Amino acid sequence: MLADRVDTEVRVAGWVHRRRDHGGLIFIDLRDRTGLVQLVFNPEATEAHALAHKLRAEDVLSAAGVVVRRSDETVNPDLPTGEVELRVESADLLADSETPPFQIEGFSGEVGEDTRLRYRYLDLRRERMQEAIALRHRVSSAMREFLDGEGFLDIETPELTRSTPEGARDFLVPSRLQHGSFYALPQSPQLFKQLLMVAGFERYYQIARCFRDEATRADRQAEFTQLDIEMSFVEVEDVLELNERLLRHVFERAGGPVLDVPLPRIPYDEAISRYGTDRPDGRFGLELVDLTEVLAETEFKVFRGVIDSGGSVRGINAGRREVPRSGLDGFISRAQELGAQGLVWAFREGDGWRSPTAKFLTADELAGLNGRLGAEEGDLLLIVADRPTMVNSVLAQLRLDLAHRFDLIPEGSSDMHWVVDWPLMEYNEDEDRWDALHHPFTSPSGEFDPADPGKARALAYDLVWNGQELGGGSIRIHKPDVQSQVFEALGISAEEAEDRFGFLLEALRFGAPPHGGIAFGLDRIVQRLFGAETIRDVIAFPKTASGFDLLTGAPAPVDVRQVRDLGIAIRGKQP
RNA sequence: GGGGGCGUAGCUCAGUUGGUUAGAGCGCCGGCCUGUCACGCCGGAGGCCGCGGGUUCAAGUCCCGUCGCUCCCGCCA
Repeated sequence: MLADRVDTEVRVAGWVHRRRDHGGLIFIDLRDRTGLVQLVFNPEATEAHALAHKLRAEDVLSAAGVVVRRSDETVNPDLPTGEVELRVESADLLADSETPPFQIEGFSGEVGEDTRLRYRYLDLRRERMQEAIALRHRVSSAMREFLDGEGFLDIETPELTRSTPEGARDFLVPSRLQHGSFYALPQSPQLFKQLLMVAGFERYYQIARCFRDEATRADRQAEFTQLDIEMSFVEVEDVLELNERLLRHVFERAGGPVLDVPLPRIPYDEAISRYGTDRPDGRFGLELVDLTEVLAETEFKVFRGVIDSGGSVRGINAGRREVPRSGLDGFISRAQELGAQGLVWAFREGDGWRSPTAKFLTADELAGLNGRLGAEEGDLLLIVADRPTMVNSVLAQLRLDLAHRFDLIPEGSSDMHWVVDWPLMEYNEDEDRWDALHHPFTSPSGEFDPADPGKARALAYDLVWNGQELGGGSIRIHKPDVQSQVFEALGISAEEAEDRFGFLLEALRFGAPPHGGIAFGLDRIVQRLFGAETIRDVIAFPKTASGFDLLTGAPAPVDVRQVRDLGIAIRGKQP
């Protein structure tokens, strides 16, 4: 209903958004998913006018009349349809509505999330939610469009399946036909897409539901969607290059930032040493600096003890800041909350420090620390000493805290990069074993030496956007002997490997092509593109923190009595 | 599993040091109104203060428990 329809007869239908009843003239804002249009009811159109008088919010109405141009004084510049209105001649009430529990577009604050989810079908009528869901559609259709153009096939994989080794807890579904057995819902289509590569499809994708029985967070829920991609006869660079073009296409279609490709590739070790984390946010500085060398001879007990036991001392120059004592104490308690023993804070003052710690350090050491940290007069320095992994994780979090506290992230800035050259495995101190960092099918880079698994690098890559992981993947192992070696290094016995992944090992013996792929969190991409507070704002029917949805009052996923009948006790993490 | 926050009208919230009849805005209901567009004006209804127990002359307010929601950590890419 734009100006080009002036003087034509039209019929419109939608929901009554608002009524302005002047006794004589009655105005109705009619809403559908494309927006609002103003209906005008004149007393002369007796029947329609009487109906309009009784209309209430969210009634469903069909109205016919003539599109007229509004006079200059009555044009509403805030509406795309604001130059015209419909002079209603007849109208039908298609359905009436109870008074909604909240106003569809309210003006007295945001409605609580539990109320919104309880009445999701009303919440979804709001313009912002309609836009979020439409954006999600544009993102997924742009993905399909691009991948179709690149020769990928969309192939579905089962959802009642067996456990996939992604490390989270499985959702289980009791099997009626195989008494006493359970299906697991897939944590990803990982195994199946590898079988598809063995089967010769060469290029596969799927927008796949994945299930992980873990707690809901602002950017995570137990049931989520991934764009899952796998390709044959490729190396790491091929996958990265294709996905950069994919994302550029999606962002063009869906209104994201213009991507400057190729994106930076940051080796894992560099990410850890500069940012303390494997998903660095490069939108601001405050990089970590290693101070262990400068302090090699120190007699300050805290640093001495840590260095002698193989730990490290690292710090951040937070720049010239004014922080009250209470704020500095806050940094210390935050560091302790994150697991550190403590935190040294200092302000550069002349050649030395203003800090409770200054008196324990020599003038040379203070000068050396100032030099390494690039400290200038008045700069705030934060230093942590501990096991290297602890130092890194604490400083990584403090760095983010500082960025928020001092508002260091430029509005609208974007930092997207790959993290590459991951370790293949990491030592799990609690369990005394090696764990796969991605999953056990990730290919080692070059020769794999089972005697020294900590040394192996992986052909793995993660995509990180503004400090958040959007997706990740790897080149897979395509030779059964290498796969067996990796299983063994992970402490998976030949029998267990045969039992859990035998079908994959078998498939690899029948001529598997080199292959690799990636999975993106679709919910996250849309959440970020939309600027939504939570993942729940970009999912039509999301889960609450407890994992159920308020709207349907989702029932227990397994009937406990039935589980009893099957003779299976559920104890601990999972049966 | 651990820690924090919240729970008062349909919605969003206020409620002082514990004090007598628990408020506001929006919404809702009724009346008036022919150019409004978050219409306006007048009037009105609407409350198990999440639930249970305790302290007190007196509890929305303090204490204990419990339930629900939510954020963070653990966990999880």
